[in-house]
Amino acid sequence: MDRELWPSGLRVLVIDNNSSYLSVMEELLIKCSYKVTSYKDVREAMSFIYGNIQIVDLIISDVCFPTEDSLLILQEVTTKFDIPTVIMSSNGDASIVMKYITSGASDFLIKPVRIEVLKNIWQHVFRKQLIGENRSCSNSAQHLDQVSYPPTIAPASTCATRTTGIITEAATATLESATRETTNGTVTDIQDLRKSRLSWTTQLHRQFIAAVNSLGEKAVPKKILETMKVKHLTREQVASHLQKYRLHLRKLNQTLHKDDTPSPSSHPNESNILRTEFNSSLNSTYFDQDGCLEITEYSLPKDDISSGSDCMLGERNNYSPQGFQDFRWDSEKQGSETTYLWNFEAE
DNA sequence: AGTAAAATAT
DNA sequence: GATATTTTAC
Repeated sequence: MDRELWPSGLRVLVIDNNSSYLSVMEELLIKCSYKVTSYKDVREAMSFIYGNIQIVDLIISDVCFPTEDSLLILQEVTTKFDIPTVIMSSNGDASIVMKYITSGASDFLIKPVRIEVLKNIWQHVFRKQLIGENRSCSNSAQHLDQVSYPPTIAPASTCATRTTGIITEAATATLESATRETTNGTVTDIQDLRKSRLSWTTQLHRQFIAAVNSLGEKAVPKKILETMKVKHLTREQVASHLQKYRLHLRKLNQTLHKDDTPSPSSHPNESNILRTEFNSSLNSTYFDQDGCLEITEYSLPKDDISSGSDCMLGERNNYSPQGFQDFRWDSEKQGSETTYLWNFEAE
């Protein structure tokens, strides 16, 4: 694979309580053009992970943790954050390897780790996301070796491959798949939620409603956006959603009028209708319940260059004006979180 | 900012 | 093919 096509900038977190080997690893990883963060102490590493989930793509950890909770940590990381984790050890007994692999490790490396091996670990980041996804198999399977790195757009300077010839079909990859949430059910960061299109999950929608309610009559896209305090959410998206939302309200109102309130309002002035709706069924309840601070970040692939990883084959759809196309969520999510119903505010 | 319609994505 | 979301044009 070409140097240019290398997924450099992959953010790797290394953990090894052996500081000299930690340095070795660090050096090797840097040679592979990864962005490396190293920790000798697992606990520190964990807190780093917790505070920087969004900037860790892959974790490489030695098995020899000070405490014997390596498995737990591994499981926690892999299940909770869905960060691919590679375990390494000088002991390659099948039983041990099996233990880690079955616990969710993406790979098990035998020390000493050769740089050739490290050059390939980036695959785990993508492999993990492709599981269960076959959306564009036929199209992109053949391109898997040059899959793009969703969260970034390659800066022209670093990346030789632009929208020109080479990657016409544009490899599409799913990266994030799980919705990150704070303990209960509140969405904290929809970075994971972002596909090429935003998914208005019920939670996100509630926050939208909350914002609209708190703003009352002044609920305009810009204000709503501010009120929602969701990173990376764009005004357009809010406007679009608002548009749809109002449409829904209108419809709702019509049926209401037909049913029990055939009021003589013959004027097509919608402001009244809307206001009525806002006041009747969408008042402070939601604001109280959900507040408006849950989702703090949302980002589109389009302009997410936040963490600055550079050249990753940032590729766009050839025909799509908006770039990366498919980031689907896990099907499990689909029923509960993702499908919001317009009438849920009447709950 | 708002709306409608067209374009795209799922 | 239907529906949800985004983009575009007024």
